[in-house]
Amino acid sequence: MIKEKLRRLGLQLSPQRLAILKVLEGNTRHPSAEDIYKQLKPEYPSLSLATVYNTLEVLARAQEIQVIRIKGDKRHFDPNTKPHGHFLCRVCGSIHDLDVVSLPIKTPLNVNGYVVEEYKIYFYGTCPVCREKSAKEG
Amino acid sequence: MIKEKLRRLGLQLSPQRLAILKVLEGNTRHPSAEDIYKQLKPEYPSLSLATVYNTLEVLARAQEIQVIRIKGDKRHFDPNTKPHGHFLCRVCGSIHDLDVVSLPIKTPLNVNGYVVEEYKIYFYGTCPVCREKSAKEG
DNA sequence: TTCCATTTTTATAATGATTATAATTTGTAT
DNA sequence: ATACAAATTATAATCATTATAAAAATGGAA
Repeated sequence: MIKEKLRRLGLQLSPQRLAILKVLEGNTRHPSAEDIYKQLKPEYPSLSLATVYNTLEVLARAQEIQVIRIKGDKRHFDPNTKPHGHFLCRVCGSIHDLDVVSLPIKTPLNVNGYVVEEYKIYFYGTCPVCREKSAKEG
Repeated sequence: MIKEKLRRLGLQLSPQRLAILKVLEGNTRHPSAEDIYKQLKPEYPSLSLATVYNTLEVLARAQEIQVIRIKGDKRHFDPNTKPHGHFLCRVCGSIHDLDVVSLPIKTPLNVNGYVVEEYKIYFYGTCPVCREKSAKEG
């Protein structure tokens, strides 16, 4: 349980942190800090963007979420910490989980003396929805 | 030849562009825009950082270089446009070419309707030099 | 060559996501 | 209740990158 993990790390379960956790839980939309902020602001009017950043930092450090840097200069966050690829649709900008191949990579891995502890795979292209659209229009 | 490619794109071979190309050619150090700027500035005192950015943008668009986003918020550039992985040493911050597995990925590739045109693989860990060092110290 | 239009370069300002700061609030343990 | 520590907040600062506009360089036509 993620709450217990936070406790173990000596972190308090503030309403803000719980709310952010709730947004992230099972979320496959890969929200940015601002996405999360905007989603919660109506319900938590006092919420600060800085708190969202702080919490995401804490969660990432605790390995409870994964940071994705696939789109522009923004960070996106994924509660699924299992290694898996990510796909950016260059047409609509959406980000999706995608595993193209099941990689035979078990970390830590030593390759020519380079010790690999972690890896990320990013795919770029067109998502099914945008592909459908362009097929109909074209 | 990269020069011919630029010509074909209707781009002029200015001294600045040629200098930047020369820095990149065969360079495996994955320099950032600022790295390139600092390296050239003594020889080209009038050179502007904006020109370096412009040229890198032009080269990337022309698919003559590859953009790497593995380290912090900075972009790094690789003249090797063949698909290959990159490794970031979390100790010293150096970036290296690294192919852990020869991926059976040929683009374009259709996976569940997602059309993959391009992909990037980033590895994170400790490079051989830093590993040696910590072994001696530890 | 000279002139003109276009491209490129340059210095600088603007942008925008993220981080730092400092004051205030909240939580916890005694 | 009190005091100490942690978290939140508003805001300022940072820093890589992009935009802007003026100046310089280039290339082609006359």
